[in-house]
Amino acid sequence: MPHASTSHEVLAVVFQVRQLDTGNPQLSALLWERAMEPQRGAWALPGGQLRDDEDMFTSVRRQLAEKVDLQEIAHLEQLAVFSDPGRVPHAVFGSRVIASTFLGLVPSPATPELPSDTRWHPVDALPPLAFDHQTMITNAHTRLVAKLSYTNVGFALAPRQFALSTLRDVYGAALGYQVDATNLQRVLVRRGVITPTGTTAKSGRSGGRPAALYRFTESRYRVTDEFAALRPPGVGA
Amino acid sequence: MPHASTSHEVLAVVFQVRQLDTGNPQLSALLWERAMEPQRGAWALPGGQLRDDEDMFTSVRRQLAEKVDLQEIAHLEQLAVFSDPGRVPHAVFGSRVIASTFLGLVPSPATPELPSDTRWHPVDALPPLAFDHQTMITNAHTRLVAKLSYTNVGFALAPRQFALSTLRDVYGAALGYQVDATNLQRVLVRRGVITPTGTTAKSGRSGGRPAALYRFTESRYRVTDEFAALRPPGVGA
DNA sequence: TCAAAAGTGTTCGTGTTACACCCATGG
DNA sequence: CCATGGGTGTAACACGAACACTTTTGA
Repeated sequence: MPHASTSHEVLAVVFQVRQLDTGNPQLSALLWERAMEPQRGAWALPGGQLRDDEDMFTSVRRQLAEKVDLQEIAHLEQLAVFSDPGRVPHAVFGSRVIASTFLGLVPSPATPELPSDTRWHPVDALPPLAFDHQTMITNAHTRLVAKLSYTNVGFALAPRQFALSTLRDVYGAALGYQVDATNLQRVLVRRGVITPTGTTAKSGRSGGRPAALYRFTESRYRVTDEFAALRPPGVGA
Repeated sequence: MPHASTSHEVLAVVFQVRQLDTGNPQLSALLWERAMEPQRGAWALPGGQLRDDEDMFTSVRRQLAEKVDLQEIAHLEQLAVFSDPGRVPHAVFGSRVIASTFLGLVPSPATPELPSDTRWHPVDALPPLAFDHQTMITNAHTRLVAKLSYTNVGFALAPRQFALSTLRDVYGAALGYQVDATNLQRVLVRRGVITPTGTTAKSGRSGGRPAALYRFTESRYRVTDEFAALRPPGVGA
């Protein structure tokens, strides 16, 4: 037997769209800096050991609570399991460690208090990451991009109420490319994902027509566009 | 501490489209019958304990090799993790058991030798299932249905060469509803998922035009229709 | 010549993009 | 009244569903 046991950790890739100092919104991930060897100084995903009597969602929530306000996490879903026996040095951890990853989303204007070793990092300018955490973040981002297109997960990144231009920025940052506010509106309204609140925002510093405010119709995860092709007969075009 | 440790098992939902005696093809899952308590007589997914020095894919492959010929498994992917501390009675297993599930696909004409306790069961007429295995199968089926529509996973269920009517039956069984061979052809050819081989099949017992044979262009999993909406600018439609 | 199965052509609806144009506000 | 940003209208297009029609075989 190479080592006595297998232990299990949960790790969360928590994303938020954040305004940089430069003013442009960027999809950012929550990371903490390792103060001890191995990989001292490298940045790591929040999470930790799964306890013997908790399920994984409970565990992620518990461990994230040490970093951010739980109220802020609007969506949490399972991603993949990383089980390479050599993914972390078991000499150090006393056993081989399996990691289950999760995707967590925090709505945009929130600015939770963070511990001193913890910080948000824009996903396209990440610091050196510990172990296989880079792969996990890439994985999570790919999943987020895909799901923005056929589900309503956007609700978990956007403010409660928002102008369409704001939503455009949120989607743009998360997807990594510009989206047209016009079409975004039509797609999401037709699908019933967003609804106008009736109210309008004040117009900005430099004038301009005041924006109508919208909100997400539902704040629970829902698939809105199930079939890319091969729909069952009689279900729309 | 309620129990001393956590152990980990891998379970595979292996699907194949199989001809029933009645002649009509049915999506079926590979199951074995428990000979011991608890849940004696209930049917279970193939799999078992993860060893301390193997990763999960290796483990699934190893454990499936006891049931079917490994050559036959054309696609294997991770599904979800089931981590409810009470999902199996830990009094019996000596610890709490976390399960990672996998989706395995076997191409259609293969008929691997099976151990005596193991059998294929049509998914819409499943026997009583052990523990939370029913949920796992439902989960796997949902995933398969979704992926047939926007990836080329079909290659892992279909024969190497096939007439379009055969493929229609395979897709129909897997999806759970009739699909039109005409449209199936157009969708898959346009996406470059299938290619005509140039050869044709002999026509059947009762006449009829001989069918052109096709094959899947690639035998590696690939996403063919990435965006349901919100494509990056300049990409089609 | 007829039935059976395969394959092709065509129409229609719809979702999505792209872009031009109109509207409302602040200075 | 003009710049700025928000919103609406509309055209083009690609995709897929549905279905009629033609082609090729066996009896």
